[in-house]
Amino acid sequence: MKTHTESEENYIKALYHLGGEQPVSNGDLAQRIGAKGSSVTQAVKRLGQKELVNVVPYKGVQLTPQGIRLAKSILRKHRLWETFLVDKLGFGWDEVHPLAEQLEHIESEELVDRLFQFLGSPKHDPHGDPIPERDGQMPPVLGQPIGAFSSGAEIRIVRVEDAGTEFFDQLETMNINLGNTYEIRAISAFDSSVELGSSTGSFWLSQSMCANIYAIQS
Amino acid sequence: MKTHTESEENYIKALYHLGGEQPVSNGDLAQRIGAKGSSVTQAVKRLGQKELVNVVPYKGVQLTPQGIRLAKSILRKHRLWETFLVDKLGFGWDEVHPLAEQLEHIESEELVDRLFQFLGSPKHDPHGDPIPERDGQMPPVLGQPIGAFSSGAEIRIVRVEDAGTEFFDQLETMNINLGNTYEIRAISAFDSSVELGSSTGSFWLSQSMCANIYAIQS
DNA sequence: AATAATTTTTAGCTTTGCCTAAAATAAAAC
DNA sequence: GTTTTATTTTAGGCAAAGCTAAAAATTATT
Repeated sequence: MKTHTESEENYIKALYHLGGEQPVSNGDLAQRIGAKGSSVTQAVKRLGQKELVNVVPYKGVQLTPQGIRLAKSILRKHRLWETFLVDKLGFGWDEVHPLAEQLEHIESEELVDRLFQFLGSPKHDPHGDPIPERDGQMPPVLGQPIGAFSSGAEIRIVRVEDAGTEFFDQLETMNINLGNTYEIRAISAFDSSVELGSSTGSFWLSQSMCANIYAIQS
Repeated sequence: MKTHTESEENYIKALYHLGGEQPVSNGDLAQRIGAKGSSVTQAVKRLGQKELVNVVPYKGVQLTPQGIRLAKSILRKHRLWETFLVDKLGFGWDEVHPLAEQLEHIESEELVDRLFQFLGSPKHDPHGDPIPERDGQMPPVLGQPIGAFSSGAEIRIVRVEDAGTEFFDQLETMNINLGNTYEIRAISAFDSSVELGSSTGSFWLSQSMCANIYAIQS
């Protein structure tokens, strides 16, 4: 069981986020990590020696199967910890990300397994994002953006994009939560905003809010 | 809010463990940390510049009040996480230490406070060791070694020393747990071992076991 | 296709934190 | 009160990870 530095794990995570199994450019990676290109060149060289990525100079970096496995295990930990922080400790959606970024580096298979059980074997995290399973399988990515439904549809919120604190604040203010159900009352031909209705009344959601909120027909 | 490296925190912890507020020798510290003396010399120099310790070359290193505050906050985190691992995730006594050593470096006041609440504001960890409070106050260190009681006394186990895996295994085998109550039936004049009795029968405990198990009169 | 602009890599420097080997100091022994 | 032993510090190296500035390769423009 090889052990990796925090920095290494951050690169792997960034690589997975940006390209999945596809190659990623030095520049994009540098931007995501928040380091200079030269540092990234070095870093990926180290990762290459550990067989976690394939590097083609001047062309791009790509995760190996081993790298992908690692990426998923980090993501699994990240999302399980987020679930813990929200469900058990009562943190808000917007607060948990930086904490989970620290917790995801704790290494212990046993801990992850027990945490998973303790949380009730969740398939999705508090934002509705799928939590990779032990073996790397991914539960389905749920829902479509609210804008994709047509008038009259009955929908249930199942996922929200991580679109920054302001977005989460707005959700909070409007009292929009995962699991909430609404009816699509109207869709503006002018600005694509949507009118959602529930038993307690109705309200309009801007197009950019809608784009970051995912739902399924219910 | 200054932030410290993991290594720094480990030195602070070791210093507090070895000497409390008293000075500690380079050698002892090196042994505890598991590094060479030369590395320790450097490390404490760095800590000195951050005002966490006072260094007198060739004489020893001593925590400053600031250093003590930090040490206690790390210990608080360590013991809260141990409590979490045992009480909530069902880990055994002997398994939690290395995990807590990772978790204790997570930095977030808020997380610590919420964890504390979630665990029911515990005063002692699963081994019975006092958990420092937010403000640095220490709850009482409980109990006396079992060998200190006299025959006939009714006692309750309140704390066990961290004396290694084999010790914890032995406790497990003998089904000895915090909170258990016994009567001291006899004390051997030959080897100082002790006979403990309960409703389910009685058994003998070696002197070295007794020395690591703490109890109060009940 | 040749030059300009962008991206990536190389080269060399910094800090943290560890190491070994040698020098300096303190403590113990005679 | 020297001398021997043990401890601590200095000096010099190494790897991880970041940086800046300059060189090289790629891509875009004319």
